Amino acid sequence: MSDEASDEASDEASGEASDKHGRTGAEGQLAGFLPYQLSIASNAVSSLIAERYRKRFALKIPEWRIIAVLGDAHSRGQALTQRALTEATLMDKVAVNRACKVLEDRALVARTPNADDGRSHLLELTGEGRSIHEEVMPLALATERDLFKGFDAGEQAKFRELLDRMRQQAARLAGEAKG
Amino acid sequence: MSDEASDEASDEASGEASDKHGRTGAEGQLAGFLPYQLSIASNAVSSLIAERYRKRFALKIPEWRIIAVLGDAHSRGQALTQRALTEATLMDKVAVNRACKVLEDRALVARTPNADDGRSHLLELTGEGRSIHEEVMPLALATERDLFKGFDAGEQAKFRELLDRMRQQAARLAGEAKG
DNA sequence: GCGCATTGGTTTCATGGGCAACCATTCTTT
DNA sequence: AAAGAATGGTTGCCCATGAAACCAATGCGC
Repeated sequence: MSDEASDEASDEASGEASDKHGRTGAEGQLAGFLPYQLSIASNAVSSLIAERYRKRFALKIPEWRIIAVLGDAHSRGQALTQRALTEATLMDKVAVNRACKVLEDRALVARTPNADDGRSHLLELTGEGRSIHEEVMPLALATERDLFKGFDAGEQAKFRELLDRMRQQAARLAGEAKG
Repeated sequence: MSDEASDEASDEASGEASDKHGRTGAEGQLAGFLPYQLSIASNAVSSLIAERYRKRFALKIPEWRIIAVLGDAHSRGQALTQRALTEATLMDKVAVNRACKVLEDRALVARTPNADDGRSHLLELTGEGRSIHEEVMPLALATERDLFKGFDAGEQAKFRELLDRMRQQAARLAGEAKG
């Protein structure tokens, strides 16, 4: 993943027909295949935000997600377990664990024993973690605005809606396959 | 990005404290963050098709993409170099190389020396490769139809259009950062 | 025709992310 | 209360993927 979107950038910016090699436009069915379109769009967007977070905060996407959720929980006076974090982020529990460990090492997240359940801990942002959160959320929102530049309000809403429906449909089909 | 859509699938299917939109209520801003929505939607779709191709043809997504492009080229009487394939698929040249090697080992793709340029080879589908192509494309189209179930024609077109605009916008922003 | 930069392709290395196995604790059943 | 199932978290292993280094062949400048 990372950042080879620059290639695409130069190719695509000129309008899809960078024809110095004598071939394009002939991209056949692949270019119009939805999973492909979805994948490259998602990739381009992920690369962009990964790059931005990395440059300014040395955060990877999983880590950023944890911060976003914990920051949100904090504003409600909550501390969360890793279990709750995996639910909220839809990430693998291993990914959550690793991200938390990194954040703990960087002292952005604090772990306190959970009185209710000896197996888990409660995680919350430290002061420093909160200040990162305060900085990072505006960047996220600005990036989202940048991405939506050229989309009117209706298109934004429709796009989110369609994405969500598509995700549910894919999940449903995957579920059917195995009963 | 492999195939753990089963987790999500079962989570969603069984309700799992999520309402019909898949939100658990405590998800704060993350759930509404576009790159996140895009990522999980793309993941779900990719997992689904990866699973289908794997089960029926033992093909991974990069390999399938190569077949799609080569099949398309073949119908125009063309054979392509790896360079052309990386352009057409937007994949990494290493990914293309590996996929081609696998397909060659399975005798689905044939490599012939390129008279015009001694560095590269011309790749095209073998007879067996074409027959796989004939089988695999309908599955792809059927999957696409399945995914779009519930989308009317206008929504389909709009979705594709918005995905493409989003991708171009992300590429443009990524380009700006270093251009 | 001889270097020098370039390009297609391949190999190697590092990294990320997932799954399965595992430990500790808690819940259930009796 | 003890045994077994289930759950939260952790570790280890493996595979997929991208970046960088590398080789071979080509094109360019002179």
